Amino acid sequence: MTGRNKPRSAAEQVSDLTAGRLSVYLRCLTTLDAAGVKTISSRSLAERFHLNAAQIRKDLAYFGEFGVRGVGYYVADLKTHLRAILGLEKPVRVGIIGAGNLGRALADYQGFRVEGFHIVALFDTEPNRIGHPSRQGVPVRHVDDFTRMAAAQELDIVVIAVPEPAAQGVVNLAVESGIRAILNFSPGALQVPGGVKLKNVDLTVSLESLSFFLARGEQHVPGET
Amino acid sequence: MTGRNKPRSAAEQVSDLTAGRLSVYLRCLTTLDAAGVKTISSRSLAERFHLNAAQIRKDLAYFGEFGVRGVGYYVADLKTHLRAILGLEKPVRVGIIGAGNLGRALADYQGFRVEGFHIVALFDTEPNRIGHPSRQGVPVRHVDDFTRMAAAQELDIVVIAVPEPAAQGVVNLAVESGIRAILNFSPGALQVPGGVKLKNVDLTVSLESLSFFLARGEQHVPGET
DNA sequence: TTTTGTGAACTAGTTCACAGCT
DNA sequence: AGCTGTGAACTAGTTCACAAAA
Repeated sequence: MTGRNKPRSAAEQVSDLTAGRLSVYLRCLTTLDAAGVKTISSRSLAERFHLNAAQIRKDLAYFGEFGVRGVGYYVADLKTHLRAILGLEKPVRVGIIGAGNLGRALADYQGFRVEGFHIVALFDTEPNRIGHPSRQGVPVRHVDDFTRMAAAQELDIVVIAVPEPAAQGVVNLAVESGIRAILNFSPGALQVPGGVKLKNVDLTVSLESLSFFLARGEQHVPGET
Repeated sequence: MTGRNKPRSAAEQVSDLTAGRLSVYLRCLTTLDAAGVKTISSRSLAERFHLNAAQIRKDLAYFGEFGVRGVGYYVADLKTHLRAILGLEKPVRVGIIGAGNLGRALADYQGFRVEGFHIVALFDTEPNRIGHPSRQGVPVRHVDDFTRMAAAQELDIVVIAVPEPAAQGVVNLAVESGIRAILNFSPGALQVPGGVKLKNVDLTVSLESLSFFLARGEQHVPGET
């Protein structure tokens, strides 16, 4: 029932797409849990949240047998498993480098706190930014402190919110300090060594993709859903 | 040489992945252009920016024959073509709904302006937010103004930066006003009718994917690149 | 009966490799 | 000689469909 039959070794590759969906499933389960739902089948989970039932089962099956045939999944139970799989059992400590508009907005975003992310600090080199905490009280420290804290394993993930020209240098610093997971908001491709996970959120690419769609689809196709 | 041999009809599906890469190619070409590079082969473009040469050629071939055999691509020429393909020939007008921290940070982000995006206004319903422009001077209007401006086709893309519970309502409003491209920063899945393009930037999913990677890869595999 | 977990089939996306043009 | 444009081969990702379990 608790299903820990076939846990894959960490060496086996699970795709990024699957990882992202696990996070989505966790959010769905949290919603269901709050609504008092006790068990859910992959089919009804898929119907409620516009997912694919077979894909949900396959994604989960990478990590064990969490379901009960004829019943489905116990919501609270699966939620616990997903939190463990996603490494959310203890707080995940996040540092944000770049205390400009974007860095401060991210630091104050309350959505992160919910799932156990702890924004430890913002980091910058500008003297007039240091010491002026964000509206929600996240402190702004000098990047030198970042190096020390990262080296002392006090940070799990670093968010890059500095202007493009500074980004690669900051990433190098983070990597040298032992950081192994980076979320990058600055445009352009950054280089990281193997064993370090880099995820990019490129706002210009997102907007230009939308613009591309508008430019292509100008004439509306009538027979479309 | 200018290559307009095989322009695909707008009905033909070009994948989102390809669209994103076109944006990346444009950025690369802008860099090369600024550096005074006149022509570039797909091979050297790939080497410089860590891309795949065949993929570059294939992506471009969807839209025409822009290259010259034995030479490569003329940088300025290809840049012009890409800007046209991405719909960036005239300014793209963007409205941001939600004038909180994130909305204001996005409004003031200077990277957008470069490639021809014009942030027309922020929109909100909170009376004490309306009329107080962002640091960079983007005005904050009432959402009623949004409805009017969108209906009058004064906005091309809308960015959603409101709290989760308000998001679907705001999207519905945008869609009813004739908006056909939406960039959503609020968590959770939103519903849009066919013919409307929705792109999600889900920060929680991004962070949890990184956490997943850390949780899996704890024991470092030595024989890895 | 219901629903999982999973091999098989299918679909999408990437990379190779080369004919043909400059 | 050098490089594009593209069919063919390959790889990754998704969906189907069903045997086995509760």
